[in-house]
Amino acid sequence: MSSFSEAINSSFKDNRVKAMLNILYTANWISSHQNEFFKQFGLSPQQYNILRILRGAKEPIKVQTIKERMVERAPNLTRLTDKLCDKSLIERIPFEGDRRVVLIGITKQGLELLEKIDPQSPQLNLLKNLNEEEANQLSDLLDKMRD
Amino acid sequence: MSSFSEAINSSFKDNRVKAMLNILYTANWISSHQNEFFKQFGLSPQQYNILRILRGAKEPIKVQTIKERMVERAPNLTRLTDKLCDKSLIERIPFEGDRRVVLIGITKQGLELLEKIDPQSPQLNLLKNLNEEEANQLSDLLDKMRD
DNA sequence: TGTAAATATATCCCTTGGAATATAAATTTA
DNA sequence: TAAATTTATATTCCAAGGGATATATTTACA
Repeated sequence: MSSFSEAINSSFKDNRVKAMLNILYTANWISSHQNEFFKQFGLSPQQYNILRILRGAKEPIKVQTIKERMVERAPNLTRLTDKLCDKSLIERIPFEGDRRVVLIGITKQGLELLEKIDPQSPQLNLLKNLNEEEANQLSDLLDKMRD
Repeated sequence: MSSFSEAINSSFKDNRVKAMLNILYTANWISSHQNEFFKQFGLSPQQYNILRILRGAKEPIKVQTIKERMVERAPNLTRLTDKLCDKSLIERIPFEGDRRVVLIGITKQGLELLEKIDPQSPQLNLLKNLNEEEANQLSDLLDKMRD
């Protein structure tokens, strides 16, 4: 099943409706592949995303900052971080100066897990059928759409 | 916050990764808008999708057929159809000839609800910033990507 | 014919999403 | 400075979604 139009086996009112359904369908397709991939490491894509953000940050950052940098909305980050704490992949650090704030840092174990995942991550390149220019074009169209 | 690149406030390894994240981000954006829209009618986007499929089919169809025509994968259609049955929007009809099969048909109430939604549905056009050609281009890129 | 394989749907468990509320601390303002 | 407002995170509840597995029925084939 290659073309989305064939897939849902119906005609579309117009190209915009078709494109919108196609985005949802494609996102679903990506999610499935990602879930499948991360299952072997005991992570969800969201949890992986958090670990990546923390590694990128180089230092412990606020929950609020994580929220801003996440790809998907995560209304209850507390629960997600709980899971990662349980696995000792991250740690909570009280913030001196503003005692409402909790800093989150990635642990040695968290970094090690990421290093184990890194070499496999090319499997996550689900856009290998597109060249750089096409990928760029795709991004631009999505940006324009949400403007 | 208009551009996705700004939104997650980081640089990307390459355009493909950026595009993939952008698709997920955009799908999330669409879902949020859809959920918001359908809430007033007491439906989820998936439930609406099912009702639309049933209206389009003109006659009761197999659960299996619904599954094939849905935009998103729905592993437990049973639960979804349960909800719609509870609201009397659809009905289950045993299929003579193969007792494993259950036919699903849309009820008068289901059709009436759709007719109530129809005039509002332009609000679901989240691609108004794209012209027909751009929408078409977007779809083509997504199709190519999944090929 | 009898047993294995395939098919259609249902059930179960666990994660996630979203909203509402709570709690605590910091900031503003009167 | 005391009270009100805002901010940051946590907690709780409920509905929805995905995956694995179960159950029932039918089909295929030895």
